[in-house]
Formats: sequence, C-alpha cells, structure tokens
Amino acid sequence: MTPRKLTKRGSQRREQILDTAARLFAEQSYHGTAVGDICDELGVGKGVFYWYFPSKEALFSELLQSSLLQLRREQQAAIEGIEDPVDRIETGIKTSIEFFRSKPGFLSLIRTAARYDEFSGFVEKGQEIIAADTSAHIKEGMATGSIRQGDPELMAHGILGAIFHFVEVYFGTYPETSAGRPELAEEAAQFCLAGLRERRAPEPGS
Amino acid sequence: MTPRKLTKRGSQRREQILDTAARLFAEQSYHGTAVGDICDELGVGKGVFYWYFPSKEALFSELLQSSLLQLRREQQAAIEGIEDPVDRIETGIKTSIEFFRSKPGFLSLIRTAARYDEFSGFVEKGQEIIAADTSAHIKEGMATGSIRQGDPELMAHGILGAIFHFVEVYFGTYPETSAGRPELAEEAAQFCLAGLRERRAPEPGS
Amino acid sequence: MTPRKLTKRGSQRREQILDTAARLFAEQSYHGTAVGDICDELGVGKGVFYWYFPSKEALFSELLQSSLLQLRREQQAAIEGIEDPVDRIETGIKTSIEFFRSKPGFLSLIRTAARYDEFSGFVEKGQEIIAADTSAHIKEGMATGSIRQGDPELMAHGILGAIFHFVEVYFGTYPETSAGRPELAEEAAQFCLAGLRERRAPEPGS
Amino acid sequence: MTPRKLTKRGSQRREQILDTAARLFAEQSYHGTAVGDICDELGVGKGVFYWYFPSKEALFSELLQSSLLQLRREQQAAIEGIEDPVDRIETGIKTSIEFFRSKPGFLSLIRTAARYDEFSGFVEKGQEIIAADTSAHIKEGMATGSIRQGDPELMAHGILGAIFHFVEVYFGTYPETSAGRPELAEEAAQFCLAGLRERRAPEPGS
DNA sequence: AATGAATGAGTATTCATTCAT
DNA sequence: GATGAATGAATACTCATTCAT
Repeated sequence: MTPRKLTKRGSQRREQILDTAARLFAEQSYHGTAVGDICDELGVGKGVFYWYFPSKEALFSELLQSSLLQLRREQQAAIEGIEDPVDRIETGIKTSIEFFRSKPGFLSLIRTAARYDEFSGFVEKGQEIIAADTSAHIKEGMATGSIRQGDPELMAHGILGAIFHFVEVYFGTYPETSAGRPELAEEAAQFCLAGLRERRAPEPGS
Repeated sequence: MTPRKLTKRGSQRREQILDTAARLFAEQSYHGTAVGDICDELGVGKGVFYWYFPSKEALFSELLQSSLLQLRREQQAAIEGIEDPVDRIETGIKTSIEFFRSKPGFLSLIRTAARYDEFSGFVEKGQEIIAADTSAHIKEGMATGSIRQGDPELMAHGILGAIFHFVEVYFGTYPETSAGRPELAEEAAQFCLAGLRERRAPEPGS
Repeated sequence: MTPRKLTKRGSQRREQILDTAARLFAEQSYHGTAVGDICDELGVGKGVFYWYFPSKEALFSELLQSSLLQLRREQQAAIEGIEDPVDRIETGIKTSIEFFRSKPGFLSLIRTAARYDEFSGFVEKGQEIIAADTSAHIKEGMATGSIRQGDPELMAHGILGAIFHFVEVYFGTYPETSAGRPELAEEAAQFCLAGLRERRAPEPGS
Repeated sequence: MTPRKLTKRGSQRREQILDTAARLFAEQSYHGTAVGDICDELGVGKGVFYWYFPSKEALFSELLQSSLLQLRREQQAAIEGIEDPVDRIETGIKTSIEFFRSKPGFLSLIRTAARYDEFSGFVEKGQEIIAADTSAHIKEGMATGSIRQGDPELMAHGILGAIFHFVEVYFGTYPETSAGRPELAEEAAQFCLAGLRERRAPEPGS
C-alpha cells in the first residue's frame, strides 16, 4: 500500500499531512479542500503531498477507513467481557457517542464520504460491519427474551442512524459545541433501548 | 426573490429545469453536476439557465427548501384530525418513509445539502422544524402518560436520525431498490416507539 | 464526432485554432506546445480551446488524420488517368514532394505523431495505406515487365522512407529552406526508380 | 565533460544507468521516461542519477551520440578492405540493417531524438556523417562508371531514409518483431542499388 | 556514494458565469 | 427568450532538480 520507506522525519510529515487534511476536510468538505490548501497550511511545497500519498483520493480513503476501524475497535474494547447482550449494546452506544465527542471531525468525514461515489462504498461497508456487530447482540437478546422480536439488522441500523444524528445535532461540526450535552450518551442509550412508549405498568387485575 | 414575470411557457421551462436538476443532483451530487449538464439534458443553451435562476446555488437552495417544505406538508396533512399523540407520531413516521420511497432523490438532496456550508443551515433549520413538530406530540404524550419522560427534542431527533438512515440503507440512492422492504414504515415506527427492550410481561404472580 | 453546432464565426475560430496549433506543433513538438500557448497566440482564454475540441489529443489527432488524408487525395488526383504504372509511381513521388514543400509542418506533424504511442497507430495506418497504393502500381509494373521482380510492399516502403527523409533533409522544419532544391521531386523519382547502379551497357565484346 | 573520477564500482553504476535509460527511452520515449523511473528500476535514490549525470538531457545526449558513433564504427569495420565501392555500399547497408536488428531501441532513440530541438542537431549531424561516408563511395562509383551520375549526397540520403524506414516497419519498436524478415538486409540492398525499374535487357542489335 | 525529502513551476482540463447577437 | 461563444480562476497531479544528512 505505502511501499515507500520513511525516516522518522518522514513519518512525522505523513502524520502532519493526515492531521491537517482531516481538519480541513471536516471544516471545508472534500472538494472544498484543495491539495494546495493542505500544503499551504503546513508551509510546504505541493510535491511533498505527492511524496507521501499517491492522490488526494487515497489520502481521504485512508483517513476514512482508519476512522471507521478505530471506532469499531473502541467499541469492541469497551464491550469485552460484558455478558448481557443488552448491556453490550448500551455500552456500544455510549462508546460511540464518546468517540465522536472526542474526535470532532470524524463524523463530518464519514458524512462527507457518504456523499461521494468514490467513497460511499467504504462507508456503507463500515456501517454494515458495525451494524452487524450490534445485530449479533440483538439476536442474542431475542433468544434470551430480553429484546423484543423483530428484524435485528433493521434495529441495528436504527441505532446507528439515531446515534449519528444525535452526534451531528448535539456536537455539531466544530469542537466547541461538543462540550455541552454531557449526558448525551446516557440519553441516546435510553432512546434506543426503551423507545418512546411508557412501559405498560403490570396491569393489576390481570 | 423571483422578480421575473413568466409566461406559461416560461413557467414550464422553469419546472423542467428544476426537475432535471433535482434528478441530476441526486444522481451525481451537487458539485458533480455542472450547469452545462442540466442544459445539455434539456437540449438548451446555458443562457436559459441563467434566465430563470440567478445561480446554481440559488437553484439548489430552492430545490432543497421546497423538498423540506413538502415533506412537512405531507406529514401535517396525514396527521390532521388524529387525536392520540402516539398515533400522530406513528403516522408521521410512516408518512416520512413513504414520502422518501415515492421521491427517490429527496433524501440524497438533503444529505448532499448537509455537506455544503452554503446549504447546511437550511437543512438544519428544516430538520429543526420537523423535529419540533414531533417534539410537540411527544410532550403531549408525556403529559398524558403515554410516553415515557425524557427530553422531547432529543427523542424527536432520534426518530429523525433513525428514519433517514433506514431510508438510506433500505431504499438506497437509486429508485429500483425502494420497491423491496414494503413493511419498512411499520417496522420503523415499531423501532421508534417501542425501542429494543421487551416489555416486561405483567408478572403473573404479582 | 463534433456534435456541436457552429456559427460562421465559430467555424472560423475552429480553423484558427487548427492552423495555430499545426504551426506550433511543427515548431515546438506536441508536448512542447501547451494548450495555453495556442490560446495565447490567438489572444483568447483557455476555455475557448475546450469549446471547440474535447482535448489536446483530439485536436492533434484530427490534424494528423486530415493531413494524411489530404496527402493521399492529392496523390490520387495527380495520377488519375495515367496508364503506365511506372509513370503513376513517378507522379506519386513528385506529388508527395511538392505536397510537403507547400505545407511545411506536415512532415513534422507526422514525425512527431510517430513518436507518441497515442498516435503512432494512425501514422502507421496512414503509411500502410499510401504504401498499399504504391504497391499496387508496382505489382502491375511487375506483371507487365517494366518493374523488376521483388516484394512490392517492401519496395513501396522503400520509396516512402526515402521521400520522407529527402523532405526532412532538404526542406527542414522551417519554411525558408524548402525554397532551395527546386529539382528535388525529379531527383527523388530518379533515385527510387533507377536505384544507384548504372545500367550495365550491353558489353560490346560479349 | 565527465570530470568525475569513478571507481570500478562507480563505472558499473554508470553503465547500469545508461542501459536502463536506453531501454526505458526506447519503450516510453524521452518525455515519457522520468528520472525517477530510471532510478526506481535500479532501486536507487534519485541522488544517484545526479551523481553520475548532470541532467537527464546530458544522459540522453550521450546515449544518442554513442549510438550513432557505434553504428558508424560497425559500418567502417565491415567495409574495411573492400575495394569495389558498390560492394562497400552494399555491405554498409546490410550492416546497418543488422545493427538495428541486434539493438532494438537504437532506432527508437534516434527517432525520438529527432523530435526534440535539443537533440535534433545531433541526429542531423550524425546522419550527415554517415551519409558523407556513403556519399564518398558513391562518388568513387560514379568515377569508375559503376554508379549512374547524380547528386551523391542526395543518393546517400535516399539510402539512409529507406533503411531507417525499412527497419521501423519490419522490426518495429519491440524486440520480438525483428526476428521475422531475415532477408531484409538483402532486399534493402537490392532496392537501394537497383531501384525499381527492370534493367534494360542487353539490346540484341547493338 | 547514496538516500529520502523537498521544491515549485508547469500541464491539461473544468465550470460557473457573462455577453453579443 | 434563447443561443453559441468566451472568460479565467481553480484543480489535481508531474517531474527535473536540489539538498541535508
């Protein structure tokens, strides 16, 4: 993938480019960010970019895939050892929310990617994978009776959609806003697990 | 805003442009669609476009706002006269799903718009409005005890996020796919209203 | 091929571009001539070029193919009605020489094209065609005994090679030089037809 | 010219670069071959190239001139000791053909060079020299009556043009094709010496 | 001798917009 | 109302060359 051998200085440069690009893409979208912008920001010539990445597209793709991977990893680390499937789902939801809170720009990256044919496949696949993880927990919960019957995949996608939207609305694109709403993780989990409706109180006469 | 007075023929042209643009934006995204593409599709010169619209941006904006407006109108028409707030929410959800099923491209339009600074404000505002509608029903439900306590706006956004995502996943970008999953509206409503957890069955012995 | 409808003014512009490009390509080679150079020369913006041609490559290709076609046409017009195959060959040779004399730059165009993979196919095909014309005459001459036995195609290519080289050496790349050597057509024909060797006079004593 | 003193290992490196460059130039033309390509092929950094050659242009120029020189040397070695001028010419032609057969890429190199202003002078000069050699033989032949009267230089250039073209057509750019046409040298010599026309049969009555 | 890193001018092409007719 | 023509700034990417280590 990246056959070039890099010195320590080179690896640092590469990281710098990735970081800067991530920030600019988040702020200005993919097409709104020129390769020249990234280089200007770093105060280097344009050739530098192409020394480390074969194309703008490849850079974006790398950024995107590593983000999706990282999200999944954090989820898996967080739920490790939890037995109850409902608890696993809850923890997964909370982890995702905190993940996006701590990495402003990742959501933006994903949303941006979803808009371009070149990248939407990656996003869909990434979401599919995360949904599949959740879906497995849901199935388990159905089997043990702690989760109501239904299509597990659909439910998993419902959670995914709700979470992404929560994050977008309450954290916004820019860092500052994510500070507010400290309880979001808890509330999001509630919404997904309990839905809207009040639980029927155990009807006395029955 | 639209200062030009148009003849009947002129209005038709205007509609043609809007329709064609909507289709192309949905298929190829905003930046992927050149003004020239729209004109080529209609077999007219570029001057025509600028006769009816001051800019590409203005056209897109008009398209976007009218879509959001239309969605809201259909929702309102559908829930008119329904008394129970939970029923209103359910009907609203189902209407949205069917709306996007019947207008492939609208979701894409909205998602695209959300990516561009120029338009994201409109989208956010539009979503705020729809969420506010839902939120009002939720509040009512909380008051009557049919909906559990919580932040009504957050719940409304959860619904919005889930719906958009369902539509995206199950209807996709292209028309053909929306035929499948005929029960989506019902399932989506279930997810939003009931959440994941099994309702505690009235415990027999108690 | 060129689906665009052009006004009279447009056609003139198109010709201007073709002419200017032909000249610049001849003077500076293909890669040495930037699209911007052509536009600057005409005092127009770069967009103009792309209004009339889809790419630099397409323009060059058109130039090349029309040149080869024109050469062949002039040859055919010149030999029309000539009965003796050797006379036809001789006339063809002379016509070619005068063709290149009157169109400085055409040879350069062809030579340039031959160096680029994108175009060399066209050149080879064009040469094949012209060689095939000549080859037909040669075969006829062999049949009637006026031309010595041998591979007609090889002979035809020998003629082609000699002519191109003569033109290159004696007319050069720039117009001025083609004035000298007014007898070139005659001498070239001699070389091709008679070869080097003196016809052995029937040796008296034998 | 090559001021740097080289160790044995250094000279080998230099040769490696020359060989690789020659191959790549032949395969991809001058502008199509980047300095980086040459270095990549050898698995060395770009600094190496500039350690041995002051510029890409200088390398190409050296390659070109040594090719032309080598061709001339082989010709001279081959004709050494041959008395009859016509025989010398014939041998020269055959030697050239076999030279290009055995060194695929040399023709390509020369043709490429002819297209660039920077190098065309060298090519012309080289051709001039080879033509002058031939021309001397022709003059001698005219004096002894074995070659018909005419402009010796023009005749020499005719031979040169025919040979180059034969080689190009029958050997092509890539090695494999040069195997075919084993008789090319013989046929080419025939064409140049005898031309097309049938020799007048010794007229009986004279 | 050699390497990886950096430079920056140069190239083809696109596209929203304007304008004369 | 409509057309073809024109504009020109912007973009991704290339590559010969230089340089610090």
